[in-house]
Amino acid sequence: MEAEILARARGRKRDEATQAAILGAAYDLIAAEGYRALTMEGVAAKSGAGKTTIYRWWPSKAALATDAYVSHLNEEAPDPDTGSAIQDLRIAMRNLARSLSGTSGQVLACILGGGRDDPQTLYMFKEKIAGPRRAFGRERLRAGIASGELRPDINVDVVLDALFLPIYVRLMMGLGPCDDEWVDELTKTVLSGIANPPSATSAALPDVFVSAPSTAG
Amino acid sequence: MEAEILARARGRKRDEATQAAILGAAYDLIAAEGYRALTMEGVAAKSGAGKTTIYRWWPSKAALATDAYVSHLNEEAPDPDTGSAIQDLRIAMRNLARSLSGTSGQVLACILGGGRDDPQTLYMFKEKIAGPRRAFGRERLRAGIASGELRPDINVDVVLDALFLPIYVRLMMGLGPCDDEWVDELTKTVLSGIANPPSATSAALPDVFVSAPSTAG
Amino acid sequence: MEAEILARARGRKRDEATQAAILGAAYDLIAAEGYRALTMEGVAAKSGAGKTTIYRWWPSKAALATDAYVSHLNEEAPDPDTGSAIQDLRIAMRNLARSLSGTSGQVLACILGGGRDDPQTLYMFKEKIAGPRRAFGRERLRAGIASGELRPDINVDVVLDALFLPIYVRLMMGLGPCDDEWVDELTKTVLSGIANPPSATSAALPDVFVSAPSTAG
Amino acid sequence: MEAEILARARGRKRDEATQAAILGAAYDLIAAEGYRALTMEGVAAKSGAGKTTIYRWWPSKAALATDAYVSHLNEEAPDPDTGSAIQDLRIAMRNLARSLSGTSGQVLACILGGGRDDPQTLYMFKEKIAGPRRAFGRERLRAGIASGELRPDINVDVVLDALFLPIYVRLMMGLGPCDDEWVDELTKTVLSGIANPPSATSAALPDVFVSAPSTAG
DNA sequence: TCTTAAACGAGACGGTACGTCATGTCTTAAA
DNA sequence: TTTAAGACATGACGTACCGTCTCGTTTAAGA
Repeated sequence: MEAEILARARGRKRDEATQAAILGAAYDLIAAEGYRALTMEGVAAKSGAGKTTIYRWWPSKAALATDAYVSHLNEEAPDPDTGSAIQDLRIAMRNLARSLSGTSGQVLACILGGGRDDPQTLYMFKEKIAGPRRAFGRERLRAGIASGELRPDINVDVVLDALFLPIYVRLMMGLGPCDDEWVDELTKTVLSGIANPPSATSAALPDVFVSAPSTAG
Repeated sequence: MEAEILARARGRKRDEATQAAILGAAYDLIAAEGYRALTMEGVAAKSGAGKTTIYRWWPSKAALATDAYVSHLNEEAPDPDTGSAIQDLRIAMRNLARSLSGTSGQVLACILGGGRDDPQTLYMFKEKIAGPRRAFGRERLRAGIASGELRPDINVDVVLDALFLPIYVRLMMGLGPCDDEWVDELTKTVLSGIANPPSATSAALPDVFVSAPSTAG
Repeated sequence: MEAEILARARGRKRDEATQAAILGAAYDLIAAEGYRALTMEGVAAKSGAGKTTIYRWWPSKAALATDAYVSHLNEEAPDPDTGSAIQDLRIAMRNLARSLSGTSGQVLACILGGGRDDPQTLYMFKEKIAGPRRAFGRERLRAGIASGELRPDINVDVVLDALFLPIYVRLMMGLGPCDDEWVDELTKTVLSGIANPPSATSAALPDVFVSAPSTAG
Repeated sequence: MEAEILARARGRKRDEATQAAILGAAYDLIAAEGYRALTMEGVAAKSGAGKTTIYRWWPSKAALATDAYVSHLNEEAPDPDTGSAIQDLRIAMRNLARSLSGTSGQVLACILGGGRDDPQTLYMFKEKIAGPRRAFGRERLRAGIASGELRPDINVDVVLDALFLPIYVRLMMGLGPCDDEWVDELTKTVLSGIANPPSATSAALPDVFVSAPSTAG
């Protein structure tokens, strides 16, 4: 064990300033002209780093772009903890929408859009961006169920889909602003449901989902 | 005017077979290996056409891909009409998810992702794909409110966001399958809400949304 | 046959001006700073051509350099034809030495030296530079034998080695100038031999070559 | 002085085994795949040394290669002395050809070719390789003249050129093998000359060399 | 029929970026 | 103070596509 630690310590250390310059250059290029303008060559030139150095630490453009995005989230908003799962989720959604509405949101949109067909980009998105938020949301939803604030029969993952995914697509497709008002409406909708009269328990609903066929598409 | 028509009529006519071969090759390339694999060079080689010919008729890769997609569209599933707004929406969502889950859905996803910056691509998406479905959904939601099946105080557009947008993003980001099971869960979630105990009216909820601040992000 | 000719005629034709620009740039680079300074990148930049174009016509740096050298031999001296094989060979050797003594000789030296370990360079040298001269020399030697000017028992290829190879190595290793005087001395030496008294026929010599062992080296 | 000795003695001592490993690796790489395959990176990897260490002791690839060659030299074959100048020269040529035909000859050829522009390499060649052989040959030629075995009017240096230079260039350019048979043919050619009938004295020849002009080249 | 203009295949061309490799310098921790 | 490890800026490598541009052929309408 000690041997491994010692072995690891050999050689010149990673130059933090260079890494920062690379990430900064990458971020600027995306922000200025979109994901298509993000070239390894350009990043190398703008940052003053060698291409080798970039490839040493980021295996792909996707990895670099994702890291550039993540590293520029001006200190991530702290996970809310109001004691109410509903409030926490709403705040988390607002935070997400806000962070996506600024420059860094444009950057993210470029990354996701430009790298739509790049498996690595998607992986990085799931892992580094969506993942943490979902983990937080999942934890809060479970806490809400435990505290009796939320119904015990909800499908946690699907609730997370209903709450968070519209934010991403609205941003990416330019379908409208993700302001607090819209986020609150979305939260309220998913919270209260739309059926009238609101069912006392979910047990009353399932029969609706028995026989309906879907027509071919 | 007649002169122009005459002038236009001179010379060799556009070769329909060639156009079909080009669109077919483009579609196949996207379907087989994604939007990245769609290269003008590749389409020319696969279709037997010259690059000049492709550029003569399609100004960009996005235009070519869009045409390739449209030319391969199966006829749409008919709008459902079961008498129940909830059922109709569920069927419409299933239909959407199905049509996006096949090959042509993959092609569409690639196009949308790849052409995110292209206003024409987005316009086509809003007009041709999302628009009609939203119009149908809006109509059905209003009918459901009128019939008493749905609560009168819902925000129709936000409900449509909660119902349809997760489908698009799930498909485009490859976050998971859009099978009937997941669609039903989503429908049920939005229908019933998640709060416990389910509120009798939405009037009971708004106070939850008064004081909660969002932390900076 | 006609079909083949027609097939060949398809497509845009090779741009002679571009080829000339490329060869000129390559020649200049070698002449200015040696073979090491000859980079495909540099040639592309200096000539204004794309790298693709260079690689389309020359598979390697060696091929390009050789062609650049060959194309810059200001009109090759015509093959001499004085009626005497000895005179013709002497003139050919003088011509070779002269052409190797000028700038183009420096270029050749760079090519041969710099590409010494490159099989392609050697192949190009044999094929395009040494080959034609040897072919001429071989033909003249045979004519001299036929006319009785030269002895019938000489080994033509070895005579060519003795006459031409010293010129190349003297140039490449910088062992001394290849002026007319030296060339004439060399010619005279090979012509007359060095043995005393000159043997009437080669038949008198072979016994010298029977028993002598070589010591290990 | 003692202080200096002490100062010098400070720190880790130069590792002889490392130096040997470096030279061995360099030699092997040249022998295996030619001078091109000799990379500082490769030597470092193969020898287990750090690049810094190599650069500390050898300023250039040429220096390293030269050292690698010299350190692997077999002891030279002894100068022959049969009493016949012709035999001695023939044996010396065979010895040279043999020593250049082995692995170390390939290494030398690579070094010479690769380092053509390097004055030090050429100096080493002239001093260490060609020089001694020429000195020996010159001495023997003069002895042959004195003994009446060779004609008194020969140009000693040019004869040495005709005898030895083809061997070097044949090896370096890969124009063919330098086996005993070819060496003997070369010796015989220079010995006997090629003119027919063999001139009784060189005095009969010079007039051939009076008027012949060389055409421009 | 003959002309003429457009569409077409082929493919050469100037570029941009790719991802890899070797160079020679520098920095670190161990020996 | 030397060493092995290895990070670093530099710059060339050879390849893949881009979008533009000639070429000569093919087709079909108008003269």
